[in-house]
Amino acid sequence: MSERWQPQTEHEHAVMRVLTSIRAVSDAMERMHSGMRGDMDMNATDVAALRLLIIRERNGRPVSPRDIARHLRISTASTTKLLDRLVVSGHVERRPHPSDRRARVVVLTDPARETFFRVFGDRLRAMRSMAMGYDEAELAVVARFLDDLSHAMDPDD
Amino acid sequence: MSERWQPQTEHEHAVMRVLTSIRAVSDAMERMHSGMRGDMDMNATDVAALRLLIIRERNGRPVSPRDIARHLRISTASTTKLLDRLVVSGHVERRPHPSDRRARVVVLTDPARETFFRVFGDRLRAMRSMAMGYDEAELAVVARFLDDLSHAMDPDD
DNA sequence: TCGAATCGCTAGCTTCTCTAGCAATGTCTG
DNA sequence: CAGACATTGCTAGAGAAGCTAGCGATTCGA
Repeated sequence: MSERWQPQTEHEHAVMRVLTSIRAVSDAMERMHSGMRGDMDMNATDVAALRLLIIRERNGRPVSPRDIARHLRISTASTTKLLDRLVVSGHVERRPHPSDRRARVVVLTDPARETFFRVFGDRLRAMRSMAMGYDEAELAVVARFLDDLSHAMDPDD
Repeated sequence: MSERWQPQTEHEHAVMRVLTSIRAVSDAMERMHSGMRGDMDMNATDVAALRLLIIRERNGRPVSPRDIARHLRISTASTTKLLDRLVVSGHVERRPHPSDRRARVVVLTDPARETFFRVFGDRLRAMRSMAMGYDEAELAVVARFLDDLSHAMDPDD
């Protein structure tokens, strides 16, 4: 994870251990997502799009095809085909945008939500019960660290 | 991140905040990796393969084509072509396996390592200096949490 | 008001992954 | 020790999915 940096102090060793753990998490996430792909019989970007929709829905924010293109860093043309696939498979629907008649709003169907949580419910529950084993003070530190980590990894938020 | 689970106690709220932060990290990682893809002008799996090689190399463990196939969950045929690409682009070399004459060992070239750290050095340094802001006790908690998280996300280790 | 920008789409091409099957090598069993 | 079976990495050919270029419709801004 680092170039030629070698930890000297005990504190630096602790930093390196954390970086190693981050790498492990990165790996586990990748495997979880590709497992998702296998379980739901979809390709990687389609699953990533579904994840975006699930997350945005929780926040109550609408998702346009362009949002998906930007988030997944694929072209709008590819996004059109992606949505075609998800519409055909019954995971999403294209709705007219309420105020902009050029735009669309992409919404999840009930079966898609169901399938998603059926497939990932186990993992989510495992993560939740794992976190339950930490007290509030510890969780606060972890949450703060994770938010800092997000910003360090993705400067353009 | 959860189905119909709603936090009741203050402790459960803290758990939910952590799960939200995990989601943010997941997102940031995905964006970092796809940024990697753009910066190094490679596709997603090729970059993932390179990351695997970098990590395994640090641990001193050799990587076979089959390891790559298993890790990325792609077929061995796709792996052969993947390696063809990486060999042509000068990122890896195929070496004979020392004891199994059917097998190969895939090794990184110097230029590949160089390019990798040139492109991601910034992010790595940002992550390191971010972690430096936490004391040893906090880092210990975070590291333990992250390791637990890895296991919760990836049951088959 | 009118030109420029944005939105989502189509067409055609390229790239990447998959299935099926191969020879070579290694491992297990009777 | 011999023969059956498994494993490794490869090739060929088909199919899936991404990209660029360009379109009509709509909206924004000078």
